[in-house]
This record gives sequence, C-alpha cells and structure tokens, in this order.
Amino acid sequence: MDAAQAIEPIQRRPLHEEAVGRLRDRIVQGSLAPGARLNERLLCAQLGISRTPLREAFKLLAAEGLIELLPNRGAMVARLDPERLKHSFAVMGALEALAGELACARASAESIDAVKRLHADMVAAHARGDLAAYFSFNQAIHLKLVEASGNPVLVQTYRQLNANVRRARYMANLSAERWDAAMREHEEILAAFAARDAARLKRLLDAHLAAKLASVLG
Amino acid sequence: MDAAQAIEPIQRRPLHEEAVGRLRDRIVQGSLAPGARLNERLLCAQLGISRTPLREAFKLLAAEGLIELLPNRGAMVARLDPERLKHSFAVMGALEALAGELACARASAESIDAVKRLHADMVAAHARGDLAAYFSFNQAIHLKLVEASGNPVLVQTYRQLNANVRRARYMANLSAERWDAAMREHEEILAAFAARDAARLKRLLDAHLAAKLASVLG
DNA sequence: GCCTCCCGGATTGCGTCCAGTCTCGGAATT
DNA sequence: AATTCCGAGACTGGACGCAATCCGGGAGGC
Repeated sequence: MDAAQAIEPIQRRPLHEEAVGRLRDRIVQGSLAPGARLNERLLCAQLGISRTPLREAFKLLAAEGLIELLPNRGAMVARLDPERLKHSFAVMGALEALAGELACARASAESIDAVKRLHADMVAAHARGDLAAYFSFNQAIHLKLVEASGNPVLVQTYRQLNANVRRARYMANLSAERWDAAMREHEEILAAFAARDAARLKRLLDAHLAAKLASVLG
Repeated sequence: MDAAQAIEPIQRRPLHEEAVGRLRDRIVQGSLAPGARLNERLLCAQLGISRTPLREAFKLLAAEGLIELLPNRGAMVARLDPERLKHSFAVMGALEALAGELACARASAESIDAVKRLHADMVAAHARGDLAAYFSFNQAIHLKLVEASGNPVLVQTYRQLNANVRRARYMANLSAERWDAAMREHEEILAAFAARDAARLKRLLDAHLAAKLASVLG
C-alpha cells in the first residue's frame, strides 16, 4: 500500500500468460467460436510468439475448461453444453451465496461505494442501450461483490467458473424485457448489499442467477 | 457403457499429464516440502522426461495453487498460509453444503451403499490404527459424497480446492482424540446421508469441516 | 570496515528441430 | 460403383539449443 505499489512495476509478463489472456478474451467474447479447431502455427503467427508458450497457454485454458485437448489432434474451443452450464450455475449460486453473506458482514464502506458507482455506470449503459458496456459493468459488479467477501480463494474459484458462463451470455442475445428485468433485480441486489441484509441478498442473488440461466438457455 | 468401455483403452497419457499427477502426489503427501525450490533439470532426470512437458506441468500446478512460479527464478512448492487455508475451508464448506443437498435429493441407492462400504473400510482402518488408510478412505468418502450430487462441475471444483487442504492434513499430526471425534462425526454424517436428511447433513458437514480446520491449524 | 559495482556460473524463457501420429485423397480391388 | 488400402502432407508431442536473466562472490572505492 505504500509508494512502491503506486509506481507501475515494469510489467514483463511471460508470453504464455499474455497468450492465455488474449485467447481467453477471444473465446469468451466468441471471436473464437465453440468447436473451432485451434491451429498452433496460425495462432503463433497471429500472436507473434512461438509454439512453446502457446502450448503452455493451451494447457491452462484446457484446465479452465475453455478448450479441449484432443491427443495428437490438437485443440478446439470447448462447446457449450447446456447441461454443464446448469451445473456451473448451481456451483456459482453456492459461491455467490457465500460471497453475499461474507460481503454483508465484512465489506468496507468503500467496497459498497465502488459497487454503487459501477451500478450507476451500468444504469447509464442501459439507458443508452450500450450492451457491451452493460455486460462489462455487470460483470464488474458481480466480481466486486465477490471480492467484497474478502476471501481470495472464493474470488479465484468464482472467476474461473465465470469464464464459461460469460461465454454463454455473449452467445445468447438478451431480450429487451430480460434486460429491463435484470436491471430491476440489480437495483434490489444493490439495496440489499448496501443495507448489509445478507438473507435478502442471498435470495436476490439466487433469483438473479436463475433468471440469467433461463435467459441463457432460452 | 458397452464393451468398448470395458477393454483397457491403450493409455498413452501425455507426459505432462503424468508429470502433473506425480508431482501433485509428492506435494500433497509432503515429500516435496512447502517452500522447496523445484529444479527443472533435477526433476527432469528424476521423472525421465525433458523440460518441455515438465514446464507444462509446472504451469498447471501453479494454476491449482500447489506451486508458485517466480519469473526467471523458477518454481517452488507453495507455502501453506493459514489464512489462505481458512479461506479455502470456507469455500469448501459452501461446496459441501451444496453437494450434500443435491446428494440427498438425487443420490442413487448404489452411491449410498458405496459410501457405506467406504465408511466400513475407514472404521476398520481406524480400529487397526492405520492412519494412511484412514486418510485415504476418508478422502474417498467425501469425494464420493460430492460425486453423488451428480454435478461434475462441483466435483471438479471440489477436487481442486481439496488438494491444498489434503496437504495441510498430511502436515498436521492428528491427535487420538480428534481422530475419535472425527469418526463419530462421520457416523452421523453417514446416517444423515443414508436418511437423505439434507438439512441435518449440511449442519453436520459444516461442523465436521470446522473441526477439521481447527485440527489442522492447531 | 562497509557499501557498491561487476563478473562468472547457474537457471530460466523461448525458439526451433525431429520423430511419431493422424487426416485426407487417390488408386486398386472386388 | 462402392470399399478398402495406401501414401503424401500436415500437425502435434517431445527434445534440445541459445540468449537473457538472476544470484553469489570478490575486487575496488569511499
């Protein structure tokens, strides 16, 4: 928290880390479609790296469940299995419930303020119909809420599961009604969090998640 | 589920996969001590593989939180941070709670029988004071319970967190009293599961986990 | 005497090479 | 005509080599 933190540490991230980030973004965002074969050479050229770091990135993404490694036949972007998605949502629900509980008990005032600000940004994005920005702020809110739990293991676990869910959300197109409903749900969630009403927050998060699942599967 | 499953599929696992398994075992079991530096060449020689697959294995273990990668300075076995352990237990609690609920609702009779058998084996191990076997059966019971939830995502998430916790349990030495208490707790857990009493099971699992944490930290 | 600087050894990160495996298209056979 | 067999091409898995980086020790300066 001192000055050493302030100065931008000369970030020389390993190439494989950078590659994981880029590929994950492209997969989540759908620019690499589910089922698409991933040609090592091609991606190497695109990313400007050699095969070694790319292969390391593949292994990590496979562990996250974003791609599948077929022995001797390369990698492909994992398909979105509705069944698996349901299972993911169930686990996410348990994690969010825990996060909500912890957050209500231990969140700092600043955390709550941060969520409020993100919420305002999200409302603005909704107002101007900016779906991409909405998604982004929406994700940020949920993540911030989980972070407010003060449990880094929870955050890490949540993040990992979230990647696959985000992917599904990018695929599904959000109806105007569902969008409006989601905004109302978020209003309530914010209120419950600000009031540190854990029980209510848990109920709301659960309902929100269920609606999200329905929307994605629909 | 047909004959094709029965014949042993010529297992030609990639080397990195094999390496991950071996290293994980050694780390969890403590033969690679927390904080120990991992020399690539040395491990290559020990495992009889070259650096490429080993490095891939390192990346995966790092993602699991079992080792830490220091840029340009190699890898070391992650230290057991009591704080982090507490966080892990909190998440595991949420996962076990969900698992218990689902398992009570959806477990097959065979799953329950399987747990019963494992429990009997564990009792036997306890009776003859075989700590290693006890640990093994204990783990198997918990895992089987989670698997009985029928949620593969939950299983995978649980497994991953569990690796670190198992490590801590190997480190801490179990007192005779705690061991006896754990056996009693397991009796109750089994009874609740067999009766499909979700609420009671959840309470018991929670208490069991809390006691485990206290034992490990003590 | 202590601090700083610099150099050598060791080790990592990445690029590249080789061998084994798989895929796909064409030819030969039934 | 359909099927099987076979070989060329492409690609992955693993091994290895080189340059860059880091650590420790010793010389030199304050």
